Order: sequence, then structure tokens, then C-alpha cells
Amino acid sequence: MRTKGKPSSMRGIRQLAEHLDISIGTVSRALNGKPDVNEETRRRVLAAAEELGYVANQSGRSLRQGETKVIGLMIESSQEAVENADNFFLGVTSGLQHVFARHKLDLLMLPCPSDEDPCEYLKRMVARRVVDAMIISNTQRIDRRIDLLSRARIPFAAVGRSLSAGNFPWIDLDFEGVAERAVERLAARGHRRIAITAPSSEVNLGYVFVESYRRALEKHGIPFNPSLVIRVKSSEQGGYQAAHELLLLEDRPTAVVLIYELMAIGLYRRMMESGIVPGRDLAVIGFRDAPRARFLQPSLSCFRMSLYDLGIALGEMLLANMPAYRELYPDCGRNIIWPLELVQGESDAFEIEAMV
Amino acid sequence: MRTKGKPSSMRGIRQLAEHLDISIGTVSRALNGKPDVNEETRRRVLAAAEELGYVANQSGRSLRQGETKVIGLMIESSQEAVENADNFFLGVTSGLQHVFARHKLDLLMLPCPSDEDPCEYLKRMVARRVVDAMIISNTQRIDRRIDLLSRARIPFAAVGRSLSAGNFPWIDLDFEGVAERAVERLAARGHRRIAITAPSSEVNLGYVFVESYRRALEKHGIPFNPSLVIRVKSSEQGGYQAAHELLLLEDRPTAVVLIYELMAIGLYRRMMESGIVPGRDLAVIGFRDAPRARFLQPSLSCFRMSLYDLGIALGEMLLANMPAYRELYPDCGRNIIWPLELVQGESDAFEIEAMV
DNA sequence: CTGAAAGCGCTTACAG
DNA sequence: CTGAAAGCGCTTACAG
Repeated sequence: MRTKGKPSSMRGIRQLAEHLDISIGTVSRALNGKPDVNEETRRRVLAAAEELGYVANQSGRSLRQGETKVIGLMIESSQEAVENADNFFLGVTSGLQHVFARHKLDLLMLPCPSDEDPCEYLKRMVARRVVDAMIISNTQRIDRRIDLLSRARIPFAAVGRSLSAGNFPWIDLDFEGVAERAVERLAARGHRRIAITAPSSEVNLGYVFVESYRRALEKHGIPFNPSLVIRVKSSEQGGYQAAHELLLLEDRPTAVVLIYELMAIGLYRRMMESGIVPGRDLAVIGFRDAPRARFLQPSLSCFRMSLYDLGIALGEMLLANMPAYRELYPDCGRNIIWPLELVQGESDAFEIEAMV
Repeated sequence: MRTKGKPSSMRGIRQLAEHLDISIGTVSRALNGKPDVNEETRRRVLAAAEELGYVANQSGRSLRQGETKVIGLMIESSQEAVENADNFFLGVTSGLQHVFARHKLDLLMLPCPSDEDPCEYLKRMVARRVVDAMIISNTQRIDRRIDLLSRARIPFAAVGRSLSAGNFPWIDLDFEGVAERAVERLAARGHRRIAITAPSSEVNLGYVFVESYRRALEKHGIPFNPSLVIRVKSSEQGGYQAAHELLLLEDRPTAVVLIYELMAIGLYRRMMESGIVPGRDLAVIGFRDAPRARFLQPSLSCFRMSLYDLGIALGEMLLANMPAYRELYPDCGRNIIWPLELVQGESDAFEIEAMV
């Protein structure tokens, strides 16, 4: 007779099966909710697994099934990212997990070391098959990661557009709408010299934003002036720098639109140092509403969006591109421009007198 | 004769071996740098792998070797965390990766969904064997995760102390030193009513900080007054709330020490709204130096540390607790109190007149 | 120095 | 409804 005591080493499915005195096949089927299992058997298996703390070894499952049930979210921990981490990804993560939990998929964040090429890192992670699908972000104007993933036929979705590859799935913020509404609002209050900030890197959103701004100006009959596009880092420090450069311009702009949420903090500081008060001497419109920008005085006009909802949409878009889940998400757009809603603050609440 | 063309589907080691017309065992040995391989053979294998983009499937390796070569960093994406994400983990991550890269270990971040119990989540991740070792953080006064990891004999290290379990490996910030130096500095300038903020949660650092503060007061002959311990969320909003509560106290404190880096932003705002100027009417000492707190006016007195170096120490401590790497890190402390250096700002740069 | 073979833990046709 | 067996991709004793 077989011993039925609690095995000292509850390693794998074999020990669990022995303990229950049934085959490992049945244990597996019971655990995985397969239909052809006696309900009483299933109950016993589930109870024993719970009691002994058995959870299937993921390597075994992955090897057999050819899938890992893991979705990777690649993030970059560059120095710039580190210094200016905002809550963008943590917020999006909640939405993603909400969607993935429906299918027992786990989200893992893959932080690319700052000293490794992002494309090489991604290639390595993909080739090792630790994830079934990838989410990438911070898309560059030309982004080799997109070609890599397309060629490798790994399901993926991007946060941000790119010129690379053809029609890949992406979701991106409505930079066009932001530029348009900001310029419209400022133009309506008499502003003609409207500056913007833009990232100094090759990140694609910079290109999109500058182009949108140019078109918005055109619409209001304002000539585009390249010297009013201030290229700085996306950080508080960048905001400080931007303010500094604005102050150096002869014929100073009367308004500025910022592309990154935390930039307003540094810009306010630098302006205040020069006795220039946002909302009185200079109209400022920020980008995404951020907790720490909410404490600025005067309050910042900016744009609001739900990171959680963006995460939901992103997650569903990704699943719609995975063979195993495609049919469950038939109506997902492949490309989504995510809208932002204007939050009226005091930082642009004044009118410019008409120039003579 | 075997075809030697580039296989259409470069899946596994078998295809690579066929392509080279040698056995998979030799391919594996060559790829893994085993000594008993002809150098010419190794060269060919490496070249072919590179050319065909072969990287070993991690599930296969893990299953065979019983290890995943992955270290997990558990993070929590609670609403509070999301709204107030600071750069703590991104900074530490760089240091961790630097250490792990020496041993070809990859760091993956495991974000615990906000609606899942952290302990259950951790149990699931550990049982599925996706990681060889774990780093946990945000340790609670009583933290079941520590018992879980200890019992499961999973190598781990914690950022933060806890009352749970016995002598587990941890690294923690020097809250004692911060409290002591802050109180000392304030006492030297004549302050006797010194408030502090503390987290409203059960996170262990709150207990450590309050106790350190109490001892520091004692040292300077100042009686401890529980009503001067303001319990608020660790966020800008919490700072705003703390300021609000300070203003409601009769016999208002003349100084406040903040436990969380971003709290100063909200506190400044609320104080300014009431015409109270930090550094003139109220002495403020912040906690960790943060990029966005650098733009406060008047500049904030606070404490500085290197997240990167902390990550290095944490990574080495973890490896010292993993059987496979133990002997390489013999001199790692099991418990480290990480020092912070005072950064003198203007926010506490005034003296209190002696009370009569 | 290389090859053939076992086996890591699992899931899943296939029999019965 | 259950069991026996194959096999996912790899690494590693073991022979030779």
C-alpha cells in the first residue's frame, strides 16, 4: 500500500498525483478545468492542491503548450526616464492587468538596462520566449523594434506611432487635438506669438506635435516660426531650460504650450525667478494633468485623460492581435488616437491687447 | 545528403544542429561556453546562431536546469502608488541590473494588481517558478510575504525592515539618522514644537520613523506630543492635507519634518495659500531629494542618496543569499541601513526667538 | 572532442 | 471518466 501522508517535498504534479493516488493526467485535467473529469475527483484534486500549495511549474507548461501566458511591457530605465519618472506606466498597467486577468495572463515589466541597445534587449527577450506578446512604448520616429517584432511575428502593440513598418497596432495620445485646441484657445485670446516645447530626442511624438502645431497656427493665419519651437528634455529641468530660452528671445512669446506633464514645474520656477507670472505675463498650457502639477499656483490649464482606460484599450488591442484571443475581440481598432479633455486653469486666463 | 540551406523555420536547437550537421549536445555545449568543445566547432556554432538568430528557449532551459535566471522585483500598482509614482524603483533598477548582468540574470518587474492580495500574488508567482529569487519592497509592519518566502526557501531580499520572520536580508533607509539630524538641526535653531508626518498605512517605515523621532526629541529634552504626528497619505495630496491639519492645531508647530519626498509640494501649496512662507514662518525639512522637489521656492532642506548605489548593494545582498552565487559575495551584509546626506536648503534657515 | 540518450514538469491526443 | 505514453526544447552525465 502506498503512503498517503503529506509528501515532504511538494514539488511537482507527480507528487500531487501520488498523494491522491490517481494519474498525473487526471490531476492536470482537473486543475485546468477540462470538462471530462468527475466532479468528485476534481474537488479532491483542487482541495489537495490548495492544501499542499501546488501550482504548476510555468516552465513545464510553457514548454508543452508553446506559450508562456505572459505579456511583456518593455520600459526603458534611461537616466532621463529615471529622473523624471511619471506615473504613466503604473497607471496604464492597472488597465492592462484588468484586461489580461480575464484570460489568466500575467503582465511582466521588462526594464531595458540603460546601457543596452533597446532593440538588442528586445530581441533577446523575444528569442528566449519569456513572453507571448509585447507592448512597447516610447516609439521613435524610426523604430527598429517594430520591424523586429513584425518580422518575428510576435504579437505586439505600441504606445505611440512611428514611421517604421507598415500597419502595426498602436495607440497614441491625440497630440493633434491638444495642439489644435491649445492654439485655438490662445489665438482666441489674442495671442500671436505662441511657443511650444518639443523633445530633443527622436521620439516620434515630438514630430507629431510640432507638425500639429504648425497646422493649427496655419488655420489661424499665424506664420510658423521655427525659433518658437523650444527643444528641451522632457523633465522639470527641461521646463526650467525652456523658460530660460524663452526669456532670451527678443520679442518674447506671449504664450507657450508644453508637451510633457512635469515641464510646467520647472518652467513656473524659472519664470517666477524673473518676476514673470504665468497667467498674467505669460499664458501657459500644460500637457497631461499630473498630480504634482495640480499644486502649481496659478493653476495650470492642461489636458486630462484616464490612464486606466487607455490601458484597457491597449490590452484589448493587443489581444485582438493574438491568434488565441483574436475572435474574442473582433471590434478592436488597430490604431487608436486617444482623446484628452481640456482642464481650464488660470495659467492662460488673460487676454492680449490688440497690437497696433 | 542532408539539406544545408537556411531552415525556413529557425525554431529550436534541433534545427540549428541539423543545419550545422552536428548533434544538439555539441551545439548546446558550444553555446554555453563549456570547455570540452573544439574551438573551430564553437566558432561555427556561434556564427550560425548569430546568423539565424537562434537564442535558447528559456522554458526548455529552465525546465532542465531547475532555474530561470530571472530575478523578480515585486512592485505594487495600488491607486496610491499610481498617483504618486516616484522614481524610486526605476532608479534602484539600474543598480540591480548592473549587478545581475555580471551573471546573465535578467530582472523582471512583477506588478501586483491593485485588486489582488500582495501575498496571494507573490505566492502564485513563486509557485509558478517564473523567478529564481525575489525582491520585495514596501514592507509592512507585519508582512506575510516574508514568512511565505522564508518557508518556501526562495532566496529574497527586502527593501525595508519588518517585524515578521527572523533574520531575513533587507536594506532600508536610515530613517533614524534622518529623524535625528532633522530634529537636532531644528532644536539647535530654537524649535520646540516640531511636527512630523507619518504614513497612514501599516508600512513599517512609518513605525521606524515615528520611533526615531520620539527618541530624537528625548535626546533634546523635548516632550513627545502625539498630536504632532500627522498621519497622511504619502503623496502631494497628503502633503496638502498635512499642512491643512497643521494649520488647525492650536499652538501651531514651528517646524515640520516630512517623511515622503513629494509631500513638500502639496504642503508648500497649502501653506502659501494661508500666507505662511516655508523658511520664514515655518521650518520645513523634506525627506529624499527628488527632481521635482528641487523646483520648490524657497529651496527645500532635505536628504540625498544614490538610488543606483542602493540598487547595487541590494543586488549583491540578494546574490549573497542565492546558493549559486553565495561564494562570490562573501562579505555582503545581511542587513544594511542606507545613509542619507543632508542637503541644506532655505526652508528651515531661520531661528526661533526664545520663548519667555 | 562528440554523439546518443535521459529526463526536467507539464499537457494532451489516444485507448479503454 | 481515467490512465499510459508521447513529446515540448533544452542540458548534461555517460560512452566512446
